[in-house]
Order: sequence, then C-alpha cells, then structure tokens
Amino acid sequence: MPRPADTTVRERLIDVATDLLAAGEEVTLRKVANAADTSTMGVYTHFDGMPGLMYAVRERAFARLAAELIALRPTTDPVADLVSTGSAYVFAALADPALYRVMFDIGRDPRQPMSASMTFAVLVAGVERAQADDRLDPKVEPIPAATQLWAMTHGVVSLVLAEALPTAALDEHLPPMYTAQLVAWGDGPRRAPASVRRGWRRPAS
Amino acid sequence: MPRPADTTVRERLIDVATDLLAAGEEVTLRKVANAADTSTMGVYTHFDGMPGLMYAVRERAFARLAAELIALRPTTDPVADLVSTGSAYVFAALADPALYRVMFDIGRDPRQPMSASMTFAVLVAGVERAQADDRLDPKVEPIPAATQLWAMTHGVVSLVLAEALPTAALDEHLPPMYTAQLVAWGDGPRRAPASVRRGWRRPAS
DNA sequence: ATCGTTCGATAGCAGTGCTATGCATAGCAT
DNA sequence: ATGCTATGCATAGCACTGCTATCGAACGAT
Repeated sequence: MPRPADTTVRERLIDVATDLLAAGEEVTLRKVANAADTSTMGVYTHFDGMPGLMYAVRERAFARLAAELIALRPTTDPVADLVSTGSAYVFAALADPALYRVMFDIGRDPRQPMSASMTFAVLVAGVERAQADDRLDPKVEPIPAATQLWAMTHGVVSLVLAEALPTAALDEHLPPMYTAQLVAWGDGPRRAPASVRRGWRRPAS
Repeated sequence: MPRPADTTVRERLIDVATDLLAAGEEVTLRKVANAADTSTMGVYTHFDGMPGLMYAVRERAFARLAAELIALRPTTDPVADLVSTGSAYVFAALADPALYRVMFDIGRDPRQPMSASMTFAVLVAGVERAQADDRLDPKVEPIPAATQLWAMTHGVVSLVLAEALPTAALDEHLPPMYTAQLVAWGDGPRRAPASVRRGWRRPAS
C-alpha cells in the first residue's frame, strides 16, 4: 500500500488557521501552509481546498464550544444553570470574535458541522432538566425553547461583534430577555428568576 | 475649477454591487467596474477602494430598509404595529440574504452607517407609540426595549441565513419570543397580544 | 481661447486560491 | 532484502483579486 498521510499535518493546519483568526490576521493559503511547515498542497490533500479547511475550523470550534458548555456542572438550580450556559456561550464568543464570526459564516458551503448540533443539544438538555425539576412548564417543548434561547443569545452577540451594539449590551439587555422568556415558560409564579437578575458574568468553570 | 466627477458613476457602482449581491454573485472590483460602464479607477475616485464601496452599499441598504419600515402606516393597535415592523424587517432580510449578510459584515471597517440608526429609530418610535397608547408599561425604556426586539429578530434571521435554523423557524419561534417580551412589558394583563399569535406573514404594505 | 485641475482609462504590481507536474517515500509482495 | 506501486507533498505556473502609478482628456474659471 502507498504512503500514509501525515495526520499531524491536518491538525497543524487547523491549529494554525484557528490561531491566525485569534490573532486577528487574515487566513490565507500560503500563510497557513508556511506556519504549518508544509506546502500549499497540504491544504488540498487533507482538505478540499481552502473552504474545506475553514469548514474543519468551524467544526472544531463548535466542538470546543460544546465541550466548554458541558464542562459546566449542573447545580441544584437548573434555571440558573440555563443562564450560566448562556453566559459561558457569550464569554466564548467574546474571547475570540473572529472565530465566532467564522463559525456562522457559511461562505458557499451550506454544510453545518455535526458539532454545531452538539452545542445545541446542551441547551436542549438544560431545558429538559429544568422541566424535570418542575421549574418550567412541562408543556414547553425543549427543542423550540432551546432554539429561542440560542437565537436571543446569538442575536445580541452577533450585533455586538458587528459593532452595532456596545459590549455593555450583553450585560444590559440579555438578562431581561432571558427573564421574560423564562417567565413565559412558567418560571414566574413559582419564584423569581433571581439568577438572571444577578447579571451576566463570566462562568465559574 | 476642475472637471466635476460624474456623480451618476457613483450611484451606478452602488447599484451594480447591490445587484450582484442580489444575484448571488461575487462582488469583484473588475466585475463591478465593467457592469457600471467605467474602469476600476472609478471605485477609487468615488470611494476609498473596495471597502469604501461596500460601506456605501451597506449605507444604502440600511436606508432602504428604514424607508420600508417607515412606509408601514400605523394602525389603531400600536403593539400589532410593532410586530408588523418586525415582520417587514424579516421579509426584507429574506428577500435579499446576501445583502443582509453584507449589512452586518464589517470586514475591517468598524464604521456603522448613519442609516443603521435610522432603521433602529423606527423601532424606538414604535415602542414609544405603544406606551403613549397605554399598551406598554411606561417604565419600560424605549431604547433598551427596541434593542431587545432588534436582537431577537436579528438573531433568528441571522441563524436562518447561516443555515443553522430552517426558514420555518421564523414563523415558529419569533412570534412566541415577541409575545414573551411584550407580556413582560405590560401587554399581558390588559389584553392578549393576538396580533402576534396570528403568525408571521408578509406585511401588507 | 487658454490654462489648470481633476476624472478616469491603461498597465503593471504583489498577492490570492487552485491545478498540473514531478519526485521522494512508505508499504507490500516476492 | 529488493523491487514495485501508489500516495503525500514540493514546485511552478495559471487566472484572478485589489490596488497604485501614470498619463491623456474633459471640463470650469479666467
């Protein structure tokens, strides 16, 4: 059989591309190849050209994000956990804005990485936990509910990254949006979602 | 005085760039210049290169969007009008997805067109009208409220355009998000926001 | 009519992603 | 151990990108 591909090259290419994004530099074919100590052809043997590399970057970015969200251990307050998850999501996005933009920038490649669904699944599980604890109305469907939380969060984050809203908008506007939605899902009469009112800060772990 | 710039060229360049986006084609310097019946230099006399042209495109896109939203005449139900404005916003975004993406894609140009504030101002005015009619809690601050509506709408639209949500999400998820937020602002006890529950359809005018 | 100034067309620059071409290398059969 | 073969990868060149230097030409003021 023929010579096997040096699998480390593939990882290095994704690493370098991700690092370039984090550094705010442009991700270009030759720059990536050089920094990964290979030639431009590496991008074509391991990926389907530049779009393929960017897809791999998105895939890994979503996977990392999902891992970060899962790393948050559930507490005894599943509604507060839901907010913590959102907080961690926001924190990750702001920690690497260029990467976050790439994650949602399907150029001409409409594929969505499997890992994106993983990230989403964390939200769904969070809603289901809150329902199991009788904190949210059991008639609320978890998937649509998670979708709405995701859309709200992504909406504010996206506008902030687009310079359309100041960074402070995350602290000022996202909590009341969560509050309104959680109340609509039954967290109102039972007890006030104080967790949300406490503000929007970096997650503990 | 010297020779005056042919101001029609400037408009034609913006036209052509916008049309290319609507056609789903890539906007390239030579393509734009050719289609506008001028040379590549036109982009540099009338704009600050390609970024300048794209900024002008965004500026006009926001202005057109603001005009469309203003064209919606207020009815006797200001809360329903708020929803209609959102509906028109969504419709405009879906009518030209590539243009909408460009509107919020600040490449390395952090400037935000004045016309973006115009669009936003329509939302603020809508909230104020609802308060004047005693339909929303007067303690709600219009600017933050409008920001939240904008973020929710943009969030869902953005995820749909990123292929992260199906188009149907606009009909299924945006209305309940509006409902929850409007209820939180006082539209609950008084009367049900039936306007929202009616669904998410194309605005009349 | 003349002049001066600015527009805008032409050509060339470095850089982009991509492909065609070789060549060295790693695995297998012998 | 030794060929053979199929594959990874480097090189060079392609058409294309945005941009700038140059220069002719058109217009307004005088």
